[in-house]
Amino acid sequence: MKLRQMQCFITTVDCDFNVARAAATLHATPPAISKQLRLFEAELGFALFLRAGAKFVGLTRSGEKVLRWSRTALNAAKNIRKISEDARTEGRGKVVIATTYTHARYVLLEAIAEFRKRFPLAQFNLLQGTVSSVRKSVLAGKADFGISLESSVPCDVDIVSQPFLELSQVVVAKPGHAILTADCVTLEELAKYPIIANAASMEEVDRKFRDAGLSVDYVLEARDAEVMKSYASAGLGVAIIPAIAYSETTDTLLRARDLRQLFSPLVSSLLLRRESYLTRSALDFLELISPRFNYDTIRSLLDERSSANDCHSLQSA
Amino acid sequence: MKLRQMQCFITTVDCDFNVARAAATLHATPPAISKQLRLFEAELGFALFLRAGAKFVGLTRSGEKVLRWSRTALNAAKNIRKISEDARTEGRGKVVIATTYTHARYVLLEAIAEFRKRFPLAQFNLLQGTVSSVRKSVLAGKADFGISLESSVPCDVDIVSQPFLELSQVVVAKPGHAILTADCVTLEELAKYPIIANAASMEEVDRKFRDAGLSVDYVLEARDAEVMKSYASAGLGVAIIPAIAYSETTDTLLRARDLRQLFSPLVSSLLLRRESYLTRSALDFLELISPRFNYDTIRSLLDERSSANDCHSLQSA
DNA sequence: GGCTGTTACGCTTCGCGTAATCATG
DNA sequence: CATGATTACGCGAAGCGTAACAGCC
Repeated sequence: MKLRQMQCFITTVDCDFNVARAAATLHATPPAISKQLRLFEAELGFALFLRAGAKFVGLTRSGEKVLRWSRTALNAAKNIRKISEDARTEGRGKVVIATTYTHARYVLLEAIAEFRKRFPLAQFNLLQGTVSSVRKSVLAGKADFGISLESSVPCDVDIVSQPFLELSQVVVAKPGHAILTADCVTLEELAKYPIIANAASMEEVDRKFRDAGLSVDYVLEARDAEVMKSYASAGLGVAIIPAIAYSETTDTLLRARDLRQLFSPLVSSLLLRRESYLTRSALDFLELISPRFNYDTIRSLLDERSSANDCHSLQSA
Repeated sequence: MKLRQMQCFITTVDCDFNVARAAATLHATPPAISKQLRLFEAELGFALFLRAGAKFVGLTRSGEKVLRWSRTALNAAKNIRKISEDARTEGRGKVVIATTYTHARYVLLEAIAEFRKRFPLAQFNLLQGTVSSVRKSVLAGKADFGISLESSVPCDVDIVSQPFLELSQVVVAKPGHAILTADCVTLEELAKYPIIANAASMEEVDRKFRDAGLSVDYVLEARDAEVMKSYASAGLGVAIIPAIAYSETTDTLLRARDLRQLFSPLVSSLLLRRESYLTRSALDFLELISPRFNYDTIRSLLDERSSANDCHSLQSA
């Protein structure tokens, strides 16, 4: 049994059972992959694939199981490669972070700047995307970890998420806008104006409006606070953005009002994939983001299991 | 990176860093192992071993990490091999059970007999030993699962244990023994006679005696209820054994009295190693042992983790 | 010298790519 | 006939064992 065989197997499955595409992915030729698959099946003594003629169209029941453990083995090999890189590039390793726009721009910026001060050779790669694409990147092992908004969808079992920051929200509008001088910012007051909202934070906001029986004019949903601010300052409506994305000194064409009384804060979470190896640099960086993320916390997060020793009710002998 | 390299690495470590012994274990020659280790280190780019001259005396920090993931990878490969065997020997696969004497003789006997009735080709291998050796066998993956007494030592994180049976205890003595006619079997009454006890169940028994301020004459500690019964029927003392090990009809040279009022029952547990694959036969057998051990229960036992989504206290933004 | 681990060398097998072949719509 | 899997074959690398070599009680 060879890692290469498992790798060919996994890749072929992930390429929708297309051997040619798997070969391209692995920088090899179809015959090479085909042979490995055949050898793997021969060694196991049963078919991994369901075939329609010569084409692969699915996995056998045993194939599914083999796939699961092949992934485990290949993931372990990947982690060993990471350990190797980590050891050789002490402190200079690239940290790959899957994150959203707001986090990249506002939450991570300072941390990365500070980190570079401490480790001038550190490198970063930000995989920017939506909340769900962040989860996908983490799950696929494309990023060392994810920094994203806590999502309401229950987490995959292979991902652990740990909240570490609350982001209160503000409403911003161009100077002189009526909302800025209103006695009190209520839902009713907000609903009078076209709303520019973030796709991610929309959920709770919209629910509140609907619960209050208010119909709202969403002029724009964007991922990017900068875009939202631009539209607001152009007078297209009022934008609901994280407070962290508004600066009194630089956003001279905007004014902000606190919304803490109206909406509960957004929650920033760290996303880690179980069974993944965190490089020294990644661990150091996490500790910088939040002092709670020290080595032991992270370890216990990744190892966390409920102790299955509760006795329940026993049938007597 | 090759599985073979990891295997050589792991084996060398497990053979106390003795390459020759690792070679013998792997049915190979020292040069072959030596070369694999060298190649592995070369590919990783750092030393796995701490050396004293040419001899290996320990692992580097990185070596420890690599060892951990190498074990994961090799375990996955092992599981794939098991899936293969399982698929090819549908229903005829050998089930390897690590267990103690009492469980082998009394708890498993009926279940195995019944299982053979249903699957006449089923094979079993009982690795008999002490409670702690059962755990070792399970942890090392030498057995499909363990059936043993719940031990007071907290379980390894890599093992899940699930109680499924309570074994009440009785005291047995030769016919005519004074304990059999006493009004009531109390600790004081028991302490009058030499005690023959099981090493495993001793713990609680002895604690009770000591708590009551009684000094006890332990004439014998044995693992084996048959041995204990023999000594008791020879008049050497009274034996405390699981009720299941005494039969009124066949143990004609002995009489028993219930001890349920005195000692809490022993608890039989199933021991499973996390990250291990259970064969179809093993799953079927577990379901036979206890209806609670169906496929879903076992799966959830092995997957059990605490959901790490509790928000704790958050620092505000 | 007996215990280690390592190099040298020849043999076999493995894994790959190129090119030709086979199946299927 | 176009697409996609497979077989045929030759080359280079990998993995092994035997034998010889090198450090350390």
